[in-house]
Amino acid sequence: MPAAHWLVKSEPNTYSYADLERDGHTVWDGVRNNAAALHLKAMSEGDEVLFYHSQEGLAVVGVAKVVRTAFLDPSDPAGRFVAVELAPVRALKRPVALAEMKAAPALAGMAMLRQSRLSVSPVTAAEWTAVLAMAGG
DNA sequence: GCCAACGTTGGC
DNA sequence: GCCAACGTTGGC
Repeated sequence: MPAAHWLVKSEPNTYSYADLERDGHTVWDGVRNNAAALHLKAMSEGDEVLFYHSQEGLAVVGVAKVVRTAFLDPSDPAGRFVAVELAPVRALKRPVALAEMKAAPALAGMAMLRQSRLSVSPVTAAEWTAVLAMAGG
């Protein structure tokens, strides 16, 4: 199965891409939304993930990868939701701003644009290529 | 099982 | 700070 691609959001105040680079890897927990949880469960080891800064920055700033597939979220006492583990791959040469993404015809159907509150969303191969091209390769 | 009220996310 | 989107909760 070819690797799939995803996008995760994080408020840089809480956990930024620089934090991920500093830590080397992190447990991506705290997701409490069923749609987002389904996407977490669908992730495979080695899948690559766009790392987006919400609230502040409003841009995709880096690429991460899945290093551990879904397991019970240790921060969820009810045991209903899952977490994965992510590691940094590389910071983008140039962040890709939300405004640019909205303006790009290639990204018109992108899940994160269509449903802005979704914290974990799928990215198609074409969208992935387009975002990285906008980031300067 | 419906739906109004409420809470949260996230862009502006 | 405001508001739209949308998920969840709880009364009926």
